[in-house]
Amino acid sequence: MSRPPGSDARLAVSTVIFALEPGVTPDGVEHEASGPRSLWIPLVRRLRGPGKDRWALPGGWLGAGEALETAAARTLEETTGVTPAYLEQLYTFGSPDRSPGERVVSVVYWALVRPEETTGAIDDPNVRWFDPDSLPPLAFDHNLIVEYALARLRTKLGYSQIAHAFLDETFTLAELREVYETVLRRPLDPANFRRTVEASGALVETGEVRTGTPHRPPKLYRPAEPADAGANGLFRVPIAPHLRKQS
Amino acid sequence: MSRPPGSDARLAVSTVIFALEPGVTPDGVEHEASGPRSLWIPLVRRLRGPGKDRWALPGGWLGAGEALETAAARTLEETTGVTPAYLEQLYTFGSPDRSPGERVVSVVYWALVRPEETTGAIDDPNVRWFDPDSLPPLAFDHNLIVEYALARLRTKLGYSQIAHAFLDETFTLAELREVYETVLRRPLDPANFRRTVEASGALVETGEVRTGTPHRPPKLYRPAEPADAGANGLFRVPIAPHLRKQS
DNA sequence: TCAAAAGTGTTGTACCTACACCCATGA
DNA sequence: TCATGGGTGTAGGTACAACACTTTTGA
Repeated sequence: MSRPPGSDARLAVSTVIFALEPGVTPDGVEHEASGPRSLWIPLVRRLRGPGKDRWALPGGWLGAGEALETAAARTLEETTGVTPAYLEQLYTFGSPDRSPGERVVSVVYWALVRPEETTGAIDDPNVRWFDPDSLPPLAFDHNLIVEYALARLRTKLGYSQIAHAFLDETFTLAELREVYETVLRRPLDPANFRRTVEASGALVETGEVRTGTPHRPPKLYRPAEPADAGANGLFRVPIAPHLRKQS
Repeated sequence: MSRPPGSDARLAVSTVIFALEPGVTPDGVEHEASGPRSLWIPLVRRLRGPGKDRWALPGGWLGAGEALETAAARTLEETTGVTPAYLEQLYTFGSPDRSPGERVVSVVYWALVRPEETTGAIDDPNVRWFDPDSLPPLAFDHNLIVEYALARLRTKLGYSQIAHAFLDETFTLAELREVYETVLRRPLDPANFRRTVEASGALVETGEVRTGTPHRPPKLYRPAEPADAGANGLFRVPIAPHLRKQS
């Protein structure tokens, strides 16, 4: 175990950032429950090096003495100006030929961000938001990475409460259901959705209702206490039953 | 993105190797279905450096131009002399302080091996097999890693067919059930187990039966075609329903 | 013929789906 | 009052758990 020459790979960190496209508001006003949303991810244009001029996941090199998750949050913040509401390690990609010319091992994270936080960096010409289900050819193996992250997001939605990370502190059940419908790309029965979520114990009523709607004011909820067991968020307990990816 | 000084972390690869302890056979003869088994993992004694004299996961440095999974399989083979029947990336651990004195980022894999392959390296004094549920304090953060791998194994058993990787080419339903019972640490109803597995389509009959038992000869099965979609085994489709970790 | 494991049948329960229906509000 | 989304009730289906039962072999 004396130091062999092998360890010359460079360590990079990238993040697949998921957001919900805010509802189409021609004026700048924040409309609640406005229009059909869709899943969006931000990509950055590579200005140099391999994969030049192609779109790529935001990321960067791991800093000295920097934790992996910290590096992911940092590069994410540098790109989009948001702090992630949810951040989890996805996978580490390290094929020797994935970056031409040099050996790069990328620890990839995925993140969920709230919609109103995504308006910051949108008008940078080198940052563009894409529909993750129909991407152009990206730099390196990033198409594969996004595909994998998407699958993980859709699967994990069914047995955890990550959907909350797309929403504000308080939200209605219709808004939460809209998140599920958008991510899973299928409609859900409002009645059954309500019962399933209520039975899971993941939500508590705030006692408030959302006013200003043209109809009956819906109750506002907020997430129950996270109660995340395990060190450094590695073990997140599945609670909410059965909103699976496939019917 | 010009090369910053940050990338000085060393890249290591470790593997949590799961096996089933072979049934207790005082003679050297291979007895089928002999006695209650238990889950076993091999650890190696650290002979130098940080964590000296403690037990640790088998592993090593990533070789130049070597794929991560290849490095995992290589170090696994060097330690135990077996080729894994199943190998999957678990998580990448990279806290700055996890190894005193130097920055090490470890890409950790987990593997399943067949029981008769585990007899090779057992008598090396620097390799010992442990019950993963009651380990001594290991080097570095390896206790946490084993705990995480165990959770993944038990969860994944419920929605995939990895249990086959513990067994030979052909096996009886009782043997397969014993794998589940050992890993999940609870008894399963033979009748319901049979129906669940048969309905999953994961098994096909060989037409043979296992003779030499004192009782009715059971049919022998083998796994159905893997049908693993997706590149490099990243996407493994869940099929077998509902043999969950908790009742 | 007996013991024990292999394999089959059956019933209850829990949960999910579908959809009918009532409730509350702004316009 | 009406339209509409919020919210409740309920019947049918599916799947799993429990366990009684039959089958098949070696001894």
